[in-house]
Amino acid sequence: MDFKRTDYCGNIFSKKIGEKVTVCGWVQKQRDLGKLIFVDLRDRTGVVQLAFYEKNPKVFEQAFRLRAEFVVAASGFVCERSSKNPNIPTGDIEIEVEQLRVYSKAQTPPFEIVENSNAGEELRLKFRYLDLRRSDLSKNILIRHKMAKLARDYFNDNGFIEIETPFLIKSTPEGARDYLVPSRAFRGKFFALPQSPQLYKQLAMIAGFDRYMQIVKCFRDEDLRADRQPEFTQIDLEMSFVNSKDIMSMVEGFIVKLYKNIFNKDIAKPFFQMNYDDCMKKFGSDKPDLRFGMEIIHLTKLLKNTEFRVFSDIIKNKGLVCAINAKGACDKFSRKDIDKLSGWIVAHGVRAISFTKSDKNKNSSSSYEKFLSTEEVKNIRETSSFEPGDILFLVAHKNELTCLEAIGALRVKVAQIIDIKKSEISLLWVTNFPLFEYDKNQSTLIAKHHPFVAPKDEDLKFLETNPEKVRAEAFDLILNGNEIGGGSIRICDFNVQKRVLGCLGFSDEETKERFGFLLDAMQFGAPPHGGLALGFDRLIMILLGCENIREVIAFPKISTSSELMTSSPSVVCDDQLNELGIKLDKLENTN
RNA sequence: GGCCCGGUAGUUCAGUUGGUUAGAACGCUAGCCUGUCACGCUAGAAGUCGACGGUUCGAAUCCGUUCCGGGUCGCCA
Repeated sequence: MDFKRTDYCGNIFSKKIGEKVTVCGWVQKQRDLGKLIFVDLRDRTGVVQLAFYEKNPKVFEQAFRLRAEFVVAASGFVCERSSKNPNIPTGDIEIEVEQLRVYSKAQTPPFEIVENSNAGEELRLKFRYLDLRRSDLSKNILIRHKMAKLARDYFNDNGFIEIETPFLIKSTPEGARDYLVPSRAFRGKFFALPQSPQLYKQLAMIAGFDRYMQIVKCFRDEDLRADRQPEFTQIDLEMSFVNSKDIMSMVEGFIVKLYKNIFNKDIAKPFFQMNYDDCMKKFGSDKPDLRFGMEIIHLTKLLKNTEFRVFSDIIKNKGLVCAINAKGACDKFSRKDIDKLSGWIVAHGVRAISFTKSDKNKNSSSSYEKFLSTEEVKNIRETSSFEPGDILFLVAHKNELTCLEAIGALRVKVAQIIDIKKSEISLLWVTNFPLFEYDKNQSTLIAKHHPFVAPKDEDLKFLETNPEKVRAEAFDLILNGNEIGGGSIRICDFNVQKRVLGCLGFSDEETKERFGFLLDAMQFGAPPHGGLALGFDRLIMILLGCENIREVIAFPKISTSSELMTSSPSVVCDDQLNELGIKLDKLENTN
């Protein structure tokens, strides 16, 4: 008896009628009609119907005992169905089973293994291996594989070499929190897991590999979001003897290839570009979603002489008054909805939202117009093209950036609420980022991207005198309002690198301690180089229209950074800790 | 760390103003059924109402604490 598989379930079509096949898989469903039993058999390619008749009593008896998720192999002849099922690709045929082998029985699963499962996600995550049997999820993982393959092929074709970089590396505590790994050999010392292979790929350039790529896990010990996991995968690139344009063009080629191969969709190159300042001014975001308009309307100048204290105080403090006009959406926002939005925006640092709405019969109401002069009201309405049916939202704050970011967030929120008609794809490069920004306490400068990003040549002269003015040779790739990649030209001049690290407040000693190896390397002949990293999980998620990044990761973490299936992280035994020289404080939570 | 939402059979949910024995559907078990594919029919089993405490004659329901899950702000060079 030979049960060597000849075909996958989903690949048996009418041209195989009359052939003997062997399929292997999981029982999707057993339908017992008395003297005839049907079994849907599933593998990763799909489902095929097995038919069992009483004339073969031994096999019929086996089929009678089959239950969902049993693992079996079945051999038999492919037959045309007397009644076809147009809903599945293999619906024209069935396999009349002659021999059946049950490899393994299965308990009734805690939720039904079906498409569009309505089982709760917590349960599905606990039994992730069962959830992954569902095609909704497995098809994402299969596409993910296809995209990884495309990436390797594309970059290989363009002369890139895949180089593995270490996971146990030196901790350089900046930016995100590191995951730490204690060293047994050096008690009291720690490795960190990489937040990105940044320094190694730069060293690979200095080593002369010229073009590097890696599909690589990265780790950041920060809280999760719907589009963020603590361990995630980057498509990481670095190139020598190139400028920003070369890197962007290379990445555009990859994205175009992805759309072509996955969706058979043609995307135009080069992608649209917008500089950081314009992004902030027009959309209040460094990752604007350009699938819809609703540009920010700047009202500060119009109101510079206003007597309305709420606005005048802000304007005197060099703040901003901005608006967005939700055209024709007047009816979508009741007074209660607006109050709710107003409460929501507090989290973005702004006290409240002001509004003017006017229905189609020109009955208008406003939270602020009564405090303004007739002239000011008229000017605001004209500047914002306000018409009956519209609703205008105003946000004001004494801090320019806070105001812009708040109204930028409001713009996206309003678009969600009114379900604004969106074009399908918005790809753009955001360029000319500032090299530095102040941290939230306004006390020290920190690198907007990372400390190895090259300043624009023409701005080098401001490095010590007016560092905020220095723009970076850096660029982010934005897809539908999501950052999917960030890249830059790196500093390859030892002195410039030292100056930048100086701006960031590193003493010579600290610089040597933390990045000495990189600075040393720069003095042994560093080629001009730069690169980019694409957030692979997020890219797949957006391409496939998933709501949550967990849907494109086989074994994801939940929002507490733990994993439900294996219950990690977990406590470790005292011997392990002793060996590492680690003593724990009193545990508050030993779950 | 803050805020918001959720937790009732295996699953998804309903459960009125606090009031008799907590329901439905799917799934499961058993029986019948030769063309089903959301098979059909009949019968049946199945509950620590997340946990603990309180109010009450009486709590799934009200209050407090806590655990678990989701979202979000902070955070994410």
